Amino acid sequence: MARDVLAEMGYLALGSRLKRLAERMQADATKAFVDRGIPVQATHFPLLAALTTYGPMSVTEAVEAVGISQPAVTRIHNSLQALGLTCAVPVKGDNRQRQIRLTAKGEALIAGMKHDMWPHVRRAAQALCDGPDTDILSQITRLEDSLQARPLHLRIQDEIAATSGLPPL
Amino acid sequence: MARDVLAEMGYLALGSRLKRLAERMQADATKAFVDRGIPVQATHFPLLAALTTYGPMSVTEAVEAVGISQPAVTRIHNSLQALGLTCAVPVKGDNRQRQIRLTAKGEALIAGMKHDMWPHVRRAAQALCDGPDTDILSQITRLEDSLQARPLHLRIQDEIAATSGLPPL
DNA sequence: CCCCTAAACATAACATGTTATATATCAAGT
DNA sequence: ACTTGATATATAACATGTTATGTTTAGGGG
Repeated sequence: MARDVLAEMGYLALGSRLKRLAERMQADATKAFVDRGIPVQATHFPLLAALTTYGPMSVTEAVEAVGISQPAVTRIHNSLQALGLTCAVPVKGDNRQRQIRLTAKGEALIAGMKHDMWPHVRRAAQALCDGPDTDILSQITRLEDSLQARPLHLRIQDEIAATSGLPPL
Repeated sequence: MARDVLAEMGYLALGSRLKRLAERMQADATKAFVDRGIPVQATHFPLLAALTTYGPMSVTEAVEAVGISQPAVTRIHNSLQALGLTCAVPVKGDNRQRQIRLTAKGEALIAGMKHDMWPHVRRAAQALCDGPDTDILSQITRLEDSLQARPLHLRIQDEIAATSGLPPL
């Protein structure tokens, strides 16, 4: 970036900058998954994480756990369903609700990612955030600079390469 | 939030959390502008800021300054044009380029915002970020908690109320 | 001067979020 | 049992980002 307006505006552009940073990180993370043949978008991750952590849940519960709108949850679930990773089962005693749950295939995929990917992603993100700064704008600047120097998905690859054979985090 | 998966996943969900936080801040900021009758979306801000800071520029230059895709710049410019805030003028010597520039109305709007809004927004954002934490996850958590307690647009109102009559930042 | 490649911008197609609204079911009161 | 209001989910309409591609203009060899 020759000159970067958002950086120059300081706190005034904090939201815009956070958004730009977040989109970049998610795009990079998706690359890392694609590279390893995992058919999951960054956007799918929050719902999958919720299902893994909390077990099966209704759409409304998922909305609360994930913090996005109900139509977004429905759509993400539809995508996951199309991939065969989740399914919806009726709730006994209330025909309005549908419980979202992982399929066996979904469970297996998550189990694999939990072992082969997540520790590396976590470490890469943590290392990316490592630094001396305390001011959040400085931290954002440092994150952006670091990503410029080496995108997140390559950092994830590095982690995978560095720790193969070692126990996960 | 009763339980929040993204928070519980720590660094693993850093991108998702940053995105959620950024979207919230931008939505709140837009509310603050709407409240004061300013017809500018949060999404328009980066281009307007670039035009104000750097002066008229071509689409390509705007892409570099703002850090979003070229079609996005074109679309934002179209919106601003429809509002009468910007216009496109041919570039002498190169008919491929179109220079984006603020209209008189656009200049006036920005001048007003620079005086009446930006200092307050900046102060609200800065205060929002104020805190003891050094770890970026802690900072995000604190930002989310603070926004939960009082959304950004109300904080901006507070700043406006608190400093009316005082010199801008 | 013509042709070819590259550049600048516009447009198309798609992804994915939001709010608003429709539909189906429950639950409660009469 | 029947209305009525609330709840759970689905769908529609829209916003706004992206990548891929089309169109026009520049500019540099043959």
